[in-house]
Order: sequence, then C-alpha cells, then structure tokens
Amino acid sequence: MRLSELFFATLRDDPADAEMPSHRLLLRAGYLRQLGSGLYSLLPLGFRVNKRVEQVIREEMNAIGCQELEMPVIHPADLWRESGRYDLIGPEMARFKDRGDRDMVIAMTHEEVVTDLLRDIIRSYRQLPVRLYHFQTKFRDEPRSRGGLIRVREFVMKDSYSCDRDDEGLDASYWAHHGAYVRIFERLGLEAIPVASDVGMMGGSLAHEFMVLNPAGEDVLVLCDACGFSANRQVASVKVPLVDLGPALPVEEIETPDTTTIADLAAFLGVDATRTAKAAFFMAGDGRLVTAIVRGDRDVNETKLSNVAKVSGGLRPATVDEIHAAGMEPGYGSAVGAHDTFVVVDEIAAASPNLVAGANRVGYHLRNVNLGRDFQADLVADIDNAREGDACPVCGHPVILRNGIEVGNIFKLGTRYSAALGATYLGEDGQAHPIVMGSYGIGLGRNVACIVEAHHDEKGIAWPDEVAPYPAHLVSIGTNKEPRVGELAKELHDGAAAAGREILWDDRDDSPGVKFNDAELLGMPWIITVSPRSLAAGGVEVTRRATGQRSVMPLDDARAWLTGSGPAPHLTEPASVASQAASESAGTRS
RNA sequence: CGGGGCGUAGCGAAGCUUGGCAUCGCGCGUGCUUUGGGAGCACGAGAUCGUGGGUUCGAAUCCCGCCGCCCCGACCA
Repeated sequence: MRLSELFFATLRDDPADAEMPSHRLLLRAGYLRQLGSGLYSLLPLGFRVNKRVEQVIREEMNAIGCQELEMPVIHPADLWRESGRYDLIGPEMARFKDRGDRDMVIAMTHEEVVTDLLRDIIRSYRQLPVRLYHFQTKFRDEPRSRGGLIRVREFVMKDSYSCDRDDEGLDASYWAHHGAYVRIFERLGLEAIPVASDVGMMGGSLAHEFMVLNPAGEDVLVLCDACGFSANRQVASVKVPLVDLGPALPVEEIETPDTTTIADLAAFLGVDATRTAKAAFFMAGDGRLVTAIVRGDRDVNETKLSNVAKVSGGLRPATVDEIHAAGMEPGYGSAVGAHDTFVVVDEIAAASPNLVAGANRVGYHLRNVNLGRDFQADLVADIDNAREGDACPVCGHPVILRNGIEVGNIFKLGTRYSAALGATYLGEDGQAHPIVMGSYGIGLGRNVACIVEAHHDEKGIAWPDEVAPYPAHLVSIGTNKEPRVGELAKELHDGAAAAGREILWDDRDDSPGVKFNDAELLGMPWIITVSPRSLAAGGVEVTRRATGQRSVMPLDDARAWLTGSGPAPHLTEPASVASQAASESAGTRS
C-alpha cells in the first residue's frame, strides 16, 4: 500500500479532546475518526487492525470447537419481552417501531436470539454440546462514553454462547473459554488478569472478567501479590479482623453534638472507628428504602448491596425526607427504631457487639447497640467494600487495589434464558430439560485501544506483529539523488504485495524527518529504510519499532523476507539506551 | 442525571474581561530551491466565530434559550 494513496491523515498536534494515549495516538496516526459521542469510524488502518484482532479471536474460538455464525442487529421486542429484559433494561437499550408499528430493539447483546435459535434447532441431547459465536455490532446507549475506544456506544463484539446438557458440560465449556481467552490476550500482547466478577445484568452464577491494568480503568481490582488472588472489588471479600468487645451491655444514650461523620464521632468519644456503626441510606428502583449498616471504619459496596438486597432498577442515595419518613436521622442514623425500610447489615458489623450507633435524634448516639436485641436485620450479608492493605481472603497477605479495563468476560448463565424462552432438549430419560448456557464476550475496539495503551512510546504506536495493520513500513529517501532507491522500493513493495504480504510504502515526496516521524507514529513492527546511504552500506536498513534496534539487511535477504521465503531480520546490535527506555515504557505499561 | 470545562479555517490556539476590518502556528494548493530526523522563499485558497433569539448604530465579544463535545461522579458487558 502506497502511503500516497492511503485514505488517512496524521495530525501533528494532539487532538484537544483526547486524553488517553490510545485515543490520542489512534487519532493522530489516522486510524480513527470520531463521528459523535461514543461513535467512531475506523479508517483503513484501524479497520485492518480490527480485522487482525478478529482473526486471532476467530482462530482461538474455532480451536475450542466454536462455530461462527451471524445474528441480526435488529430484534423484535417481543423476544426481549419473553426473557423479561425488555422492561428490566432501561434507556441503555435503543428501541424503535418499524413501519408496521411493531416494537423493535437494537441489539445490545444476543442471548435472546441465540436462545431462540436453540429452541428452534435443538431437539435432543444428541445435538449437545454446541458452541456458537459471531462478531456483531452492539449498541448500548451508555450514559457516558469515554477514553476514545475504551467505552463507546456502538461497537463490534465477539460474543459466544455455549449450550450444554448440564452443569458439568457448562463447566467444561466455561473453562474451555477461559483457556481460549488466556491464549487470545497473550497473542494480542495484553497482560490480562482473570478476576472473579459480578454477574451484572446477564444473570447467572459464575463470572470472570479479563482485566488489563490501566490507571484509567473503570473497575477496581483487588489483587494479592503473594498468592495471585484477584477479584473485582464488586465481589471481593477480604478478611477484616473482628474486634471482640465482650458480652452485650445495656444501651445508653449519649449526647454527641456536631458528630455527623464517623471521624467526628470517634474523635469526640475517643473511641476507635471500629467500635462504631455506620448507616447508609439508598432508595432502590423498586421503591424500597434500603438501609445499609457497616462497621464504622468500613464502607458499603453498592454493587454487593444491590445484589444481596435483590434490588431492581438500581440504587441512588436517599433524600433526607425519605430517611425521615422511615424514622431515621441522617448524621445520627441507625436501624434502631427504624420502620418501613429494608435493613441490610454487613457481616463484620453483625459480628461486632456493643457498637456506637446513631440515636436517630440530632446530637445523640447510642452506646452498646447490638444486632438482634436493639435492631433487626432483614438480611445479614457481605456488603463490605475492600480496601488497599486489607487481608487477602486466601493467604492473608495485604491486598493491593489497581484500576483495570475489562477486555473480556465469561459468564455461566445456567438456564436463565433457556428456561424463560423454552429452549429445551429431550434427555436420555425422555424428559425435556432446559439447555444449560454460558455467554462470553470480547469487545474488539476496546482491545485495540488496550493494545495501544500497552504498546506505545512518546513517538507513537508500536504494534505487536500479530495485530499490526502491515508487517513493515518502507521508507524511501533520496530518490532524486539516486534513481535506484525508487526502483528498489517499488520492487520490494510490489514483490511483497504479489506474495500476498502487503507492506506500507511511504512513497510521498516528503522530507526524511516527516517520513520517519510518521513511520514511528503509525507503528508498524518493522521500519525499512531504502536510501543512497543504505545502498552504500549493502542493502536496506531495518529497524525494530518497539526496541529501536537496527541493522543493515542485504537486498536478497530483504526480498526473501518480504515475499515470505526468508526469515525476518535478526538483530544482534543491542538496543541503544534511549530506545531501550522507550521500549520499556511501551512494553511494561500494562 | 449532578459537577466542571470547551465550541473561532482540516488540526492546535489567540481575540471575549473593556462591543468597532477575523488573527497566529501547523497543515493544504501553485512555482522554484531542498531531501537521513517534522526544510526555505514567493504567491494563494480556506471561517455564515456551534445554533436560535435578544440588547446595540454596530456582537466572535454582552444577555437568554437550545445543541454538541470532553473530563469527574452516578451508571454500566
């Protein structure tokens, strides 16, 4: 591909709206253009990267016996009504009516459609297991897109679905995907950590997310250096030491002026925050006031709370009026004497006797409050929010917290959809059984962005070989001085293309500085320079983009390499200090 | 949806406080020179200043509404 003919444009200045390196570089290097919030066009270069990522995924999916198919982007709303998600999902799903006034939706995922196919096609246990996947556009009207391709509204996802007879089969499918995902991310050059995760809107029983560490990540991971434990904070249960405060003592009301925070209260009374109880109030989408009680030194994890309280429609902070209506007082609140509220007590607080809790009266708290005697819980559960330094649940070593970007996820759905839609098979026992399903996703664009996040330096992108849009970037210099340069560049370019291994050739009439800078910005793994100087040195100069290592390659070797009949350059020269630093910052960022 | 910021040529910005000819750099076109690290000179094209209304003799600038984009939060596979 001649650069002079490529549909692209590089930008010398950073785009004002791009903050993340991947966003900035993909725009600057001409891989991407924005159409609207969370809507991007892939230019030819970006499209090629996407296709290469897709191919890696396709190969690994095929390798575990997944069959590729394609399902529509537009679905009849009735199908989503059958699963119950039509009403469950809010404005995130786009809805419209077709010309026949029928309700339709734009797909945000494909569980419903694949289950519809299953109930049509699967009759007998003999047809199971089956694993299906496709690459298809999803539209999710996110409240807020961000970070270029990191979070968008329209994107292509590889989603696969496993269909088994029983939990044992599902387990095999699940771990087959787990293995395939490990291989996929390794091939893509991503250090993805599988973490136990929340099942979210998908429903189901077990889920892992594959996370790439990144300061701009939207998820918080709880990690243990010592034993390798990893979990999303939304599900992480760390070990928190309990404080034994002895047998229950009588309740005592005490005056505690101006102590609306735990810090103020603990300071005022001269007690540790671990000896207090904290109340947090939420209004659920289903209309319930949810009161969460945690030990004073801990915080509520809203995802956990939402899950254990089986909240539909989400949680929001309650208003003062709503709290008053349940007989409680913000700042001096507790579940003591509360009514018309769903009380969830964290396990740590539940195991802590004689806590200082709010008296539900401005300026007063209660000493020696005990669960069961002084207030009741509708539910005792883990709603604790893990913190850096807490003890690892596996080995007890202090955990660390890191931000991560989710590059893939795997879910055990079970019979959530097959039961709702009536996708059953006849078992050996002659009875109908719901198909046991799993669902597995990888967002292509987000992975492309994460690859750039992990493989770039201050000059630009440095694609791993596996996903680079072209294997090499040929720079011809000094064609005016030496006609052989242009002839040779054309020969190398045309030869590679004829061999089906197209390379990029910067044939533009620009100065060497412009060409080198663009080559480094675009990020092909190899930069090949043809110039009078390289010819005098005996061939072409080859530079490894990621490390800056370079050497001269004889012409015949270069021809052989580029046409696929010879090996890639072997670089013996050590990388310079500067380029080593560059490659380190590029390679270890993840 | 709450908080903050920003919309001026393809990109990046100045001008706005204090109303008075639409600016700068890069990029782009033509010509000549130049060609191993973002070249030089000359000429040139390109902007209804996001949008609608208002105030005013006069609005990029002041006032009101709307739209769009980015960041933080809420939310979220």
